[in-house]
Amino acid sequence: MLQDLDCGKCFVRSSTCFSDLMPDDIGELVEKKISTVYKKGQTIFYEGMMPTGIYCLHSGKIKISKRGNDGKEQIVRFVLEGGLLGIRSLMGGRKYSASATTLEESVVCYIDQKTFFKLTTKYPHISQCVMTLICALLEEAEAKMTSLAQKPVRERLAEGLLILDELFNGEGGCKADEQEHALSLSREDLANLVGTATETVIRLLSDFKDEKFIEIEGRKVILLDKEGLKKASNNLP
Amino acid sequence: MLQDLDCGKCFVRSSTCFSDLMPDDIGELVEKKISTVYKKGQTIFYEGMMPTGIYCLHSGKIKISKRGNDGKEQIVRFVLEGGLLGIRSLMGGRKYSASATTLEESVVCYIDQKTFFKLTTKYPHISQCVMTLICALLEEAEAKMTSLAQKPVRERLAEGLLILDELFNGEGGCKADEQEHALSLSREDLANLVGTATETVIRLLSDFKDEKFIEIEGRKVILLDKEGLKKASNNLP
DNA sequence: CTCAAAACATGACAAAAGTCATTTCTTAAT
DNA sequence: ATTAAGAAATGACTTTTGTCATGTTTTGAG
Repeated sequence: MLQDLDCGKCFVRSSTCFSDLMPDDIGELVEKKISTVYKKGQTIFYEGMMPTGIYCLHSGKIKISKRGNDGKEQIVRFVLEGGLLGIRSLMGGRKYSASATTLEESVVCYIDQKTFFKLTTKYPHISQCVMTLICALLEEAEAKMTSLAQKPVRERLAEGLLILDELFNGEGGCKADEQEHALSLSREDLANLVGTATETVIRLLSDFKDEKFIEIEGRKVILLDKEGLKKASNNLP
Repeated sequence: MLQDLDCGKCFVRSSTCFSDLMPDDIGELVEKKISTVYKKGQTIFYEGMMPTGIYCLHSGKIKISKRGNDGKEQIVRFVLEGGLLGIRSLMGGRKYSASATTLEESVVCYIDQKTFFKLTTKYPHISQCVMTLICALLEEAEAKMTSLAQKPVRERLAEGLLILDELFNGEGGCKADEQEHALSLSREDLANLVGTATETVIRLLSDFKDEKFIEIEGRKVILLDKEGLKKASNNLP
């Protein structure tokens, strides 16, 4: 548990729904928030638990995933630096319908619901901002439903690689690490994202390699030809 | 276009986010809302259009569907009496990402955004209510993603039949018509809901018939053994 | 540095689901 | 009532994808 994170100076906060708070409220946030470091692979909350607050991701990357009836994992989305975790469940007043697991070491700030709702009451723009976030998630979810229902695995994988690249290396991401366009999810995570078997992902990745769309370096997948992938994903234009 | 719908007496309104309005505001609603009758198969709004207000379904049934990149339809959800159409897009400030089409003759009330936002500003509980609705939709969408990604078609179809039955004949629905548990979506709509080919739906339905889970009467599908279907859908318990 | 565990890779095969062609049945309009 | 158009049904066949078995490489703990 970390004690020394100062929300007032927190660069992440300023880019979230919690920007534009008055000093007093920031003070309360500093006091009330509980910051925790999670190692890679640790789970922040589990599907089925009742939320008691929300989590804000200070640094790191997180996957949100559900378990299907046979226990198979389905990755539903990712959360990056500055993202909120568990708002959907808290706002909807329902149990978590998915779990949150770190993909790398992450620092997460917990804000209990009382403190959070006090803020949303005082600052309507927070509710507005959260609403916009959730609307965007729903739109994405519906797009993904359509993909899963209609596209063959090859197209979904190409699409998934591009989305991951955009997410992890694009605008918001930390391009700093100079890894060009490298992704390092396990093949299994990739399969659970795209909705297929691990072996199928492996085979298709090596097809993509043969077609010079990507390069494979151990676990890492490096995108060489995004245009090619885009064609392979069958996404116009 | 209908002129004579009185929101004050509207039974549907009282069960929506618009319950508990003060008389003056109901008066404004009556004045501003535009009610229209749509025949079966007509489209209320199209994917890609910019919303200018919201629609409230006074009576009838509506499907919300997207088109995949190859133009194939994917049904994303249904809206029943009392449901709102197009809030997600309006609240998110984005173009419609899906179209709304009537499954039977329907009466729809249009409320322009100015009037709507005036209400949400005055009555925070409306925003709260809408937020809860959207959170529920997101939860459902994520569950459906998981289904589509992991379940074989047979299980998805069984699940789909049960969901439709619950939706159309269950609690909220108009059981009045005494059709026991009859569904009358076309096989094609069923396929577009479940994410498969029409022929596959037809074959599986006749399997279900052989297994005595359902009865088929022309277009209509009548559920005989919901427990059996539940097992076939592989949904515990 | 070594070694075991985990992740990755590949082949062979089976099962699931899609496509296309054709026939039969409904439905709605005349 | 008649009939043409649209749904539904069915069969034959192909393609896609999953599963299982097995070998190889990577990775992290000690």
